[in-house]
Amino acid sequence: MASHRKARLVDVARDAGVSPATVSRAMAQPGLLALETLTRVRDSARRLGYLTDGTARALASGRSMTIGAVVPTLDSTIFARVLQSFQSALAREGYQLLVASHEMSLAAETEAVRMLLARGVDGLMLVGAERSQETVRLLATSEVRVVLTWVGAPDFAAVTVDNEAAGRLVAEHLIGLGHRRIGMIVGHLAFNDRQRARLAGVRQAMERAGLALPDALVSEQVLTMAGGRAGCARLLDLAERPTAVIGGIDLFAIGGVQEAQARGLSVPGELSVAGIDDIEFSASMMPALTTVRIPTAQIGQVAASTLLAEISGQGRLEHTRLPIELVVRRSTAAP
Amino acid sequence: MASHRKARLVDVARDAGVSPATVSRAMAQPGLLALETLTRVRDSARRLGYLTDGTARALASGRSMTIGAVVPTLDSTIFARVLQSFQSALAREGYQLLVASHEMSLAAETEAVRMLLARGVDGLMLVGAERSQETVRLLATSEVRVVLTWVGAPDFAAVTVDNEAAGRLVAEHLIGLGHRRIGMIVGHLAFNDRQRARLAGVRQAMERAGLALPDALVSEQVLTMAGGRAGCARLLDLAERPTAVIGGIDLFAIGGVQEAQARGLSVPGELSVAGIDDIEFSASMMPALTTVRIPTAQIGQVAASTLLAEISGQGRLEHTRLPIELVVRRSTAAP
DNA sequence: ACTTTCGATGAAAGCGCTATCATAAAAGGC
DNA sequence: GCCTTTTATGATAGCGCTTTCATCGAAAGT
Repeated sequence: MASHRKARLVDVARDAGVSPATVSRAMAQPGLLALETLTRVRDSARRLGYLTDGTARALASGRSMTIGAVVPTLDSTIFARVLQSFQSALAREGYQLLVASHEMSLAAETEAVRMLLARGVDGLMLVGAERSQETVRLLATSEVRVVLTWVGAPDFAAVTVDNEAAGRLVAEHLIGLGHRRIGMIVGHLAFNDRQRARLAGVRQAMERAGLALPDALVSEQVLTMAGGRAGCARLLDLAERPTAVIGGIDLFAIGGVQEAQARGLSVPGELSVAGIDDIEFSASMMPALTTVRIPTAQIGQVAASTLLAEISGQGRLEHTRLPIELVVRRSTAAP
Repeated sequence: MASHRKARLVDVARDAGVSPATVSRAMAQPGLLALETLTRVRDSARRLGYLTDGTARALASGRSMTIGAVVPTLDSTIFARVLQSFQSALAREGYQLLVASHEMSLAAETEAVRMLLARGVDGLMLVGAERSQETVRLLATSEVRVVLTWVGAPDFAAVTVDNEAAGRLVAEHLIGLGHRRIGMIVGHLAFNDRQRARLAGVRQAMERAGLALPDALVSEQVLTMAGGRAGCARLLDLAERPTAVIGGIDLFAIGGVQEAQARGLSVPGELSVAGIDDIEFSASMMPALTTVRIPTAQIGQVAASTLLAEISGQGRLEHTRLPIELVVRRSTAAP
C-alpha cells in the first residue's frame, strides 16, 4: 500500500534488490533490461506507489518533457481550440503543456516567455510574429525550440494561415456581389499581426477593384461580440453607410448581424455581413454566416508535431501553411 | 551581452565576487542582502543573461511554483474562461499553470493527474467531485494541495456553484409561466456531475409542482451547439411535444432556439427555451436567452486564491459557494 | 579452447540550485 | 570597553534522478 514518505528511486532499488541505475532504466528505457529484472522492478515500484520525480529527472537529463505556450488569451474560441488540439497532441507524446497568456501586451509576453524559459521548457509555442526585441533576445540566447502559429517569421518553424488571403477572399466575394462600399470591423491593430493582415487583404482586394477603404469605414474594437456590435453600429451611423460589413473575426460579424437586426435591417437584404474564422456558431446562426474557414484545430495539431520534430533534431524550421477556404452562406447577397 | 553557454548561478557568483549562496539569496530573498551586494549581483546577472534554472530550484527547494489543472476540455467557453482567470491569478503570484484535459474519460483524468504529480506540481485544480478510486488514491498519497471547482467534496477545498439550484431556478421560472410539459437537453451524464445536478434540480422543481419529467423528455447530447439542435429536434419530434425546453448548458439552448426557428416555430411564442451558464452570446442573440448566470471567471479566480492559501498553509479546506442568479430575457414566455 | 563482442547491471559523478550551519563584522547594552 | 546580539556572507551538503564508465558473465567467432 501507500508508504508514509514518498517513495524514491533508491527505495524501489532496495526493494527490488537492484541498483538505482537499473530502476532508472526500468522507468525510462525498459528495453535495456532483462525481462525478469524489469518485472521485479515494476512490481516494487507499484507496491511502493513510486512516481518518478519529474523535477529531478529534468535536472539530471536536461529535458523537462514540458512545452510552453503563450497565447493572447485562453478565453477565446479560437485559441482555446488551438490549445486543445495542441495539448492533446503533446500529451500523446508524453509532453505536458505549460500555458501563459499575455492579454495583448508585448511586455507581458516577454515576461511569460522569461518565466517559461526559466521553467526549462523544451519547446515554446507562440502566436504571431510580432514581439519585443527583448523576447527575441531571450529566445535566441536560450536556444529553445520554437514554433510560431498564425503568422510565421524567418528563423522559426511555423504553422500559419494566410490571413491576408482570408481578407482578400471575403472582400472579393463581396465585391463580386456588387458591393462598392464595404466597411470592416477589426481588432486593435497594435500587437495583432493577424488582424493587420486581414485588414491588409481586404484593402488590397478593394484597391484591385478600384475601390477605396477610407479610415472611416474601418472600426477598431475589442475582440468580443459586443465589440462587433459597437463597430457595426459605428459603421451604420455613418452618413454614407456601407452596404456590406466584414468582421475581422467571426465574433465581430455575429455582433454585426445582431446590431443590424436590432435596427430592423435585414441581413443580407439590407446589409451583407461576413466574417473570418468559421467558428461553430457561424454555421448555425440565422442567417448562417458567410466566412473564411480557418482550420484552427489543425493548427494546434500541426504545431505540436512540428515542434516535437524540432526538438528531436529532425525538422528544419519547417513552415506549414494551412489552406483556408471561403464558405459562402446566407449572410451575404447583392446590395 | 549574451554568453555562449547558458550562465549558471556560480558564473554570476564568480563575476560578482560573491558566493553562490549570496546569488541565490539575491534572486529569492533580496531583503537579506546589503544593498551594495545586491546591485552588484544583479548587474552581473543581467550582464551574463542569467535566468534561474527553475528545475534545479524546484528540486532543491521542494516547490515547483507550478500548478496543474485538469479540465474536461480546453475547447469550451466555460472552461476556457475559468482557466483564463485561474491562470492570470496564478501568474500574479509567480505560479505557472500546467494544463491537461481528459475529454470526459475517468481513466484519462487519472493519467493526467499522475503526470502532473510526477511533474511535482504544488497544487492541483480539478473539475467536479466524481473521479476514479485510483485518482483519489494518487491524490491522497501525494498529499498535494487540491481545489475542486463546480462541485465540491468532503476533504477538499472547493469553489462551487449550486448546479442543482440552477436547474431548479430555470424550471421554476418556466413552471411559473404556466408550462406543464418541459423537456431538457443534457450532456452525457456519465462522469459529469455538473450536468447530473442540473438535471436533478429541474426534476426536483417539477416534482414539487406535481409535474413529471419522463425520460422521453430528457435528451442526452454531446456538449456542442449541434448537440443542442439535435436534442431539441428529438423533443420536438415527440407526439406530445414540450412547450418549453431547458438546455443543460447555454450552448444547448442556443442550438435549441435555432432548431425551433428552423422549423418555423417562434421562440418564445410557440416554444420557450432557457439555458444555464450565461455565456457571452446568450445576452445578444435573438431572442436574448433566459438563463442562469454562473460566475465563471470568478470561479477561476477564487479557485486560485483558495489553492494558494492551501499551499501556504493558511486555508483550511475552504469551500466557497458562488452565487448564481436567474436572468430572465426574451426566450421564455407563457405557453 | 581463447579471445572478442555483447548484454545486463553496478558505481558514482554530477545536473544547478537551496538551505543549514558556521563565521565574521557591526551594532547594542550597561 | 567587554560581552551579547544582530546582520551579512560563506562553505557545503544534499534534492532525486540520469548517465557515462566500468565490470562481469555469457554468447559468438575462429
